[in-house]
Amino acid sequence: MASTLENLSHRILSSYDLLSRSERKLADLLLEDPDRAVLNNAIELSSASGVSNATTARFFKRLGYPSFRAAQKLLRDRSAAQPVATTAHEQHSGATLAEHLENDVQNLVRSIEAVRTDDLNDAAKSLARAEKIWVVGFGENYPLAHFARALLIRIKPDIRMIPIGGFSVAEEFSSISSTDTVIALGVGRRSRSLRVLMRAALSANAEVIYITDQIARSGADIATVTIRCRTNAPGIYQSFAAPISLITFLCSMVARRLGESALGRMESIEELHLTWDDDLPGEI
Amino acid sequence: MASTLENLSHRILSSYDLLSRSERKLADLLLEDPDRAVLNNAIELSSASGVSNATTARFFKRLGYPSFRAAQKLLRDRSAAQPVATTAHEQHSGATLAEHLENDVQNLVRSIEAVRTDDLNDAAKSLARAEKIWVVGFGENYPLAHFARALLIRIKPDIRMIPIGGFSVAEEFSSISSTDTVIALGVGRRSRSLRVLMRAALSANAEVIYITDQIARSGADIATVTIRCRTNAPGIYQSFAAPISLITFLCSMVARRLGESALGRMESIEELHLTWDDDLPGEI
DNA sequence: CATAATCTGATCAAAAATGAAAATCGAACC
DNA sequence: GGTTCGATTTTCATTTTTGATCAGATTATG
Repeated sequence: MASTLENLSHRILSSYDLLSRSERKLADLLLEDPDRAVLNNAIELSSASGVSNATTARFFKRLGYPSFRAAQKLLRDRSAAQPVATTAHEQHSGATLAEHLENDVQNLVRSIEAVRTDDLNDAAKSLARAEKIWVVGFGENYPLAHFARALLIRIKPDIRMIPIGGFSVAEEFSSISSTDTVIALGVGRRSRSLRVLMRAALSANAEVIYITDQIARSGADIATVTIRCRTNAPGIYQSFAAPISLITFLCSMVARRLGESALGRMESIEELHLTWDDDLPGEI
Repeated sequence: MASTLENLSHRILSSYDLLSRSERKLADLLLEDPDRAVLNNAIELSSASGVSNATTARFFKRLGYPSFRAAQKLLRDRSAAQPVATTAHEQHSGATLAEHLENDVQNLVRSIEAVRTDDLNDAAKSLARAEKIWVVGFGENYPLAHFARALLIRIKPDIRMIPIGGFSVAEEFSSISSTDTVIALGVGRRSRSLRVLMRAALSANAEVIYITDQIARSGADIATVTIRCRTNAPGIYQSFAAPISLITFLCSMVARRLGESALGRMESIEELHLTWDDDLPGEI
């Protein structure tokens, strides 16, 4: 029913296969940054995506709008009425793929805009020189912790996870020392245990890198470095795209710092994989 | 430097944006099933992808091969000498934060552009009605599997992970039945175990949802539904933003299908959390 | 209300893409 | 070696896409 009311991203996605090459350039630009459609004028859109003015006009027509101007008007009206609808009943009725995409792109962009490169550098430095790294994540943060550990273990030898099944948190963690660094994952629900561990780490003079969402407070009493991610999502789940992306970037900074030693480690892991003959390149 | 040595899928991906519409049809066909490039002749490729003969010839030229025939010969030779481990050395140049962001946004957008809504629907339907769900991910895919399971367990009661520490894969998996659905995570390195499990699942008449990258083949013999994610990244790690995002979306589709029962489950989980008093909303 | 900027819609020419068909190639067979 | 046949490559005409331009309509701005 709402076919005329559909989002711009919707329309683009649903007719993506029909688009020609230059139209795809526009499509990609607008999917990556939907705001442009209302913030920029036709000329800016054209030059930003490297197509001619005429193509931009034709593009919006092909998407089913009467004209670019009409499209812009529609979109402006829509974006005014948007936030209301999204919060009300849309909440658990679920978003479309296009909305999901738009949302996650925003999370990524906003998160990374907001992060201070200095913080990342400090974090990377700390991780690179740490003797042991502790990755801590309870509840919904556990998968995130798992992910971070999987990245780090490829470039450093001693990465410990908390909590780890069957072992006592306290006893494991008691061996933390001032040469260690803790990555504390605190997105969404922040457990008391997390706070306790962060405190304990700090008072053992270890460094703490706290990865959290925007609602958490920060400060030197909480963590050495705090990195915030945006995790807004329309559905019942939080969006983990931004934390995942930032963690990956952080880890690759660490790898870069480690240089040769990280590479060596990765290569020997690669060799082990090949030895076990457990992979089938390209095929399945 | 090794750009001429890359395999077909790599070539296709690296010039994907330059391809015209019909060329993309070919590209998609070959990405889904790279074997066709050596098993089929030009005429078959053309008709399978619905383009003319001439276009197929030009397509291989545009990819940098001297001709279709030459390409086929190269690919045949290559497939014997395939195990040329993914050039792990030239890559560690390291990107800036901005480049990283740009890259991940692209991965996200392009992945979602390419995904077929029908596939997602089928996958969600299958997951919603499954009696048990098996989440399978080896190696680098293990964290991804972990993540998927964490989402699903909040809306359905019986989600099993493979591999799970300390238990025999075979014995665990033997209880799979035709009312089950498997989520197979095969991004990057695809292990033999994964393939074996997918086969076993299919032959037990369970449904298999295969989440992989663009370089994998697909088809009914491999999986019931295949969902491809773009995972390009400049550094030493793959980008998991797109798979994470798609998995999240898929799970929220499932939740939507389950409706009341999923909500009920989430609420009782919430209550349990509160009972344990292990969370500190907003503060830490 | 006047002016400037922007958009529309049309038209044209150049460039690119495409399919049909002709020319060429290459291997199998005599 | 020569021939034949099927597959590939190239050619060529057609269609589609693209960008450029321009006159008139619309909208923003002072």
